[in-house]
Formats: sequence, C-alpha cells, structure tokens
Amino acid sequence: MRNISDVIEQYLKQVLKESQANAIEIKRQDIAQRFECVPSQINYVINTRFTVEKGYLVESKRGGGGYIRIRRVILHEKQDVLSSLMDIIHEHPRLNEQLVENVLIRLVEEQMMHEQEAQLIYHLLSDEALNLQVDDRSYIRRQQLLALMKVLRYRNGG
Amino acid sequence: MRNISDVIEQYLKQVLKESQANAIEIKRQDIAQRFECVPSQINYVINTRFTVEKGYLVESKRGGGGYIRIRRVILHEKQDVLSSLMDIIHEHPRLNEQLVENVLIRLVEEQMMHEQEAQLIYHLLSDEALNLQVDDRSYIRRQQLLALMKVLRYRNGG
DNA sequence: TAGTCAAAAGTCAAAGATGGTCAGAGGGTG
DNA sequence: CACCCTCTGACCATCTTTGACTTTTGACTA
Repeated sequence: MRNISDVIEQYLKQVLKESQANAIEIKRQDIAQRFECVPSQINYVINTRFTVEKGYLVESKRGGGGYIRIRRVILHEKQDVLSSLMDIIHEHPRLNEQLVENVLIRLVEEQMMHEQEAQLIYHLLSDEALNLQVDDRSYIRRQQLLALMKVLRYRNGG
Repeated sequence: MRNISDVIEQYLKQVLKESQANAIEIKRQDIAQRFECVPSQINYVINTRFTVEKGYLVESKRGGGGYIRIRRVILHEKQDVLSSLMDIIHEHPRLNEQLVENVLIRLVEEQMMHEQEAQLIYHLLSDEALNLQVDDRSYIRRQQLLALMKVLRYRNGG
C-alpha cells in the first residue's frame, strides 16, 4: 500500500465488515494515533473514501464523548433519475411551485418517495411557507431539493 | 456510553420509565454523588436532555427539602401535541438543528409522522441545506416547521 | 415577627475534550 | 514540467465538565 490514506481506508473497511451492524464508531484521535498521523488525516480519508456516492454515511459529534460514526448503506438503483433531476434543478434559474411539484411528482412516479412524503415537502416549499422574495425562495428551494436528492440516493434499502 | 451526561440521562429516563406516575423527584446532590460529579452537572443534563420540546416538564425547589421533579408530558390528543409544539416553535427565538431534531423526534414518538419522513425533513432543514445567516435560517425553519404542523393537523384528522 | 443561618438548587463563564475546515506544502506520475 | 492526490498544522466550532458565586427556602432564635 502506497500511502497512509489507503491503509486507513482498508482498516476502516475491514472493521466495518467485521461489525455486525453495518456501522462503526471511532474516535478520530485514536485512529490518528494508531496510524501515527495527524487527526485531520482521518477527515481526509473519510471525505475522499467514505462518501455517499460510494455508499457510506458519516455522522459525528464533537466535544467530550465525541465520535465519528460510519455507516454502510445501499445505494438506490435509480441514480440516473436523481442526477437528471439534479441537472434540471441546477439549470433552472427560477424554481417556482410548479417546478417543485413536477420534480416531486416525478419522484413519486419513479417510486422513490411516497405520495404523502411528497405532499409534506410540497407544503414546506410552497410560496406560503417560503414567504420571501422570489430570488430567496428560489435559492431555498434549490438547496432543499438538492438536499432531498442526496437523501434519496441511499434511502430504500440502506 | 461515552460521557457522564449520557449516563445520567439514561439513568433518569430509566427511573422515569419504572415509576408508576409519569414523574420522578430527585435530590440533585444525591444524583451527583451517585455519579461522582459536581451538582451543576445535573442541571446541564436536565437543560440539554429534558427540554419541553422533547416532552418533559421540570420543576424544582431550593432550600431545605429541596428537589427536582421531572415529568413526562402525556397528551392524549394529537391536536394538543401539535399546538404545544407550535407554541414552542413560536416562542423560541432561535431555531437550531438541535431543536429541529428534537421536534421531529417528538413527532415520530407521538406517531404523527414516520421515521423516514422525519429523516427527510431533518435534512431539508439542516445547516448544510440552509446555507444562510443564523437569523435567516431560523426564520425559514420556523416557517417550515409551522407549515409541517399544519399539514399534520389535517392529515391526522383535525 | 423579624432576623439569621444552613441547606438546597441555579447561573454562568472558563477550561477541557473532541471533531471540522482550509490553505499550503509535499510527492508521485504521465 | 504539470497536475492531482496526500499530508500537515494552525485555527475554528461544538459539546461537556467544573467550580465559584448567587438565590431561594425553611427552621430556628431573639
């Protein structure tokens, strides 16, 4: 193995494989010590090797009793639907209620979310809830729809 | 369990669960002694883990015969849960991720929404998605949480 | 009754314990 | 050489732990 990042990556994957639950919890400092590197190296490994696209979810907590938790998830098989929707969201200069609705309907049709969930999100992204200037509304919708896509990448079988 | 606060939290919840009445009365000093920590640690645990939005009420008395009483709030009508949460959302000057999480967990516990829905909404309301100034983030969260309550109201037959 | 005192509990800010970010240096490969 | 990863460390953010100081309450005393 050439570099320490690869070594740490392999180590974490090994531990993950051996764990019953598809998750491990580590202390950043401990791992750094074990491999004699700076703590931020662990972040580098996580940011480059344990991404959502690769099927990993990472959560963490700072402060006393802090930890980093890495979870293995199964990616949704319809990644292409998500990326095409993401493109649409990115390209549209203005995101109005109609566009939000279209995106949500598409997701329901593709069976990536339930009708009820779409309903909820539609209301959260409505003009009424987002009582802002047009541009701000558009910005929030873009951000939130993209956040939604990110979650849908691994939901349903993760 | 990693830190003493979590341990104390679990202990108190356990005692609460085992009590017939939905309330327990403790002596701060006793608990502090049992877990070998300073008394104010107990306040920290209570302030961070037994909040109103999580469904707890805390009363206390100082001086001789002093006590801290923790009560689990039991509301029989879903309407009551919603309106109490709405009050809390209105009153809180700042809505941070932690509060959003607490509210969503509460809604799931009260069986007013599914885990997955809560998950989705949590991500939409995260700091990451709402990449804004603190006050703006707070505003959006308030608007959207209130919109959520509104949907849940009629969804659950209100 | 008013004053005093000790026994609680409350507050708050500093210190401690973790993890996160980012920009720049270092190194390998086409 | 140019470019893309890696590695590092200074600085930041967040959560927990601690302890000094404050407030409240009830009992006892003058």
